Amino acid sequence: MRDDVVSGAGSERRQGRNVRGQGERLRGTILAAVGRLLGEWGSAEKLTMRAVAKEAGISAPSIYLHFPDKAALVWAALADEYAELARRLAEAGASGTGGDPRAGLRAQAHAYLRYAAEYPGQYRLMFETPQPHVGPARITGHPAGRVSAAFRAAFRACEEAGHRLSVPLPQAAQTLWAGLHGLISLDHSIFGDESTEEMNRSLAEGLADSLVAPEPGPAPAFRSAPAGTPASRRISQLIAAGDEEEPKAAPDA
Amino acid sequence: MRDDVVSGAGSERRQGRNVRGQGERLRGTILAAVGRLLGEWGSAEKLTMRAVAKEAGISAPSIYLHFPDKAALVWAALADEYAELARRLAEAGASGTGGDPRAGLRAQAHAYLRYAAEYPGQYRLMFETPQPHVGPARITGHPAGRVSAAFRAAFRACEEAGHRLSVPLPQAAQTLWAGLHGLISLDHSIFGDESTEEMNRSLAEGLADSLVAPEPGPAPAFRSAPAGTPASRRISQLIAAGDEEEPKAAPDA
DNA sequence: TGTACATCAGTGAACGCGCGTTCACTGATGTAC
DNA sequence: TGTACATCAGTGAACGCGCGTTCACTGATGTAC
Repeated sequence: MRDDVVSGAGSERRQGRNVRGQGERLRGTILAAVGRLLGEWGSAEKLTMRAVAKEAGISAPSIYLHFPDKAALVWAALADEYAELARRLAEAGASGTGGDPRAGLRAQAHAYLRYAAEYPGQYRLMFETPQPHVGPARITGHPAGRVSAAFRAAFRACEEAGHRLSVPLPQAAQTLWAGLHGLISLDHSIFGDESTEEMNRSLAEGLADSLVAPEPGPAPAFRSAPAGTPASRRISQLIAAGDEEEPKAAPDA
Repeated sequence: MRDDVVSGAGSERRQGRNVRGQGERLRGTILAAVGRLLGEWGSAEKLTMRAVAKEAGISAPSIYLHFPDKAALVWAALADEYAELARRLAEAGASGTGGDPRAGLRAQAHAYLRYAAEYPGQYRLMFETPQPHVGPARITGHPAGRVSAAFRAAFRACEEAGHRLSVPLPQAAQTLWAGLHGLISLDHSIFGDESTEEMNRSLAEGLADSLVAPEPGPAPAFRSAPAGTPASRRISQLIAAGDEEEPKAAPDA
């Protein structure tokens, strides 16, 4: 029976306990096991403490030596994922610097879709599950704020290159984010396998292109929402809350 | 104890069993109880057979006299909801006929957001939960197809009034749907109460307006994606699958 | 250099709970003779 | 017109399961004297 656990489904294949003082290493082993389990499609529901323990090659109570409860374990695993997604978005967005900023925006949209396709379990937990609000309670401190900021940075690059946006900048970023997330979420709930990656890529490109004018120039060719209404200004402030304290947000330094 | 159930939380307050031959009436009572439970925020997870029974004022095994299992019960409740949402969208879209078709599109977007706000539990189950695929397996026969068709009809009205779309019609409809859904879904998962209805309305309007040119006319002022590429044509066909058999889809009769 | 003790890393068994579902039953009502 | 029986509508108790979590324990390793 113990044999079963050691040589079983866990890819980690631990051999015995850590030596004294190295107990913290098991924490990493556990988080890696969570990552592997979430990597399998739809595994967000099957993420039980027993399953994590089995995948890590340990017993279930051992998890409680490193995490106070399940919520803390999940949150620890997700915090890294938000950061990883934001990193990929920033990287993709930077591909447009110097060249066509609209291409950078498209690359960013593709990167978002690719992340969701590569890590469906993680994505489901990050954006399709009501957060138990362990960790910071306010969105201002939420790690997903980095995701939002990455989109804003790409739109800012477009604007600075002279491209007009069809809505104010923070609104454009939020709209693109919601659109991409909506595509993924609808796939997960009702479309299933009938949707294709190619299809979503085209939809995402069309959305990004609809938000940014193709030619640089001062004339607002296709502007709809007036930027100056009090309501829209308030909305922009809400969305962009916390923008100042982010690393990317100081281009005027 | 029986007293407790009869006079308890259930708003239905049944008094005794149905007379012979009227057993089918309990079916409606049960579905109404499901509806009330889903109407409460976040109740999608708390939708247990025992909770439904309590709300309906009956015992849990009685449900099995009318539904083979829980999946069938949920599906029966949802089928009506998809239809109701589609009905509201069609109604809102029709408000633009004769006048400004872009206003009809905006009204439709508002109606979608309003439905999600009014019936959060239903919405979560309809569009944010992987379907157990009881009922028809293919999206072609999925009741959500009516939702998609309603959006296409509103865009068609815009196009017929001479407004240019920034992407091909089925793609525009899918993009708007995904965007609206994304706004709602992000609220449910990470934004919580920090988002406001007014904010989402503005975002939805901006998105709809970004997809449809403001002035009727032949010149594509802000067109990005070429409509004629083989890939985009194939995508359009996929999205619009089943369009012919829908009641709204025969304007050339 | 030996030894009693503290600490660390981890385990097996079990608890209590809520879930979907099943089973044997009750009592009212219709029907055949 | 009575009566035995079938059917209908519904119930209380319980089953088996998986879950998060707790508890008492084991055995190796370091440390004080």
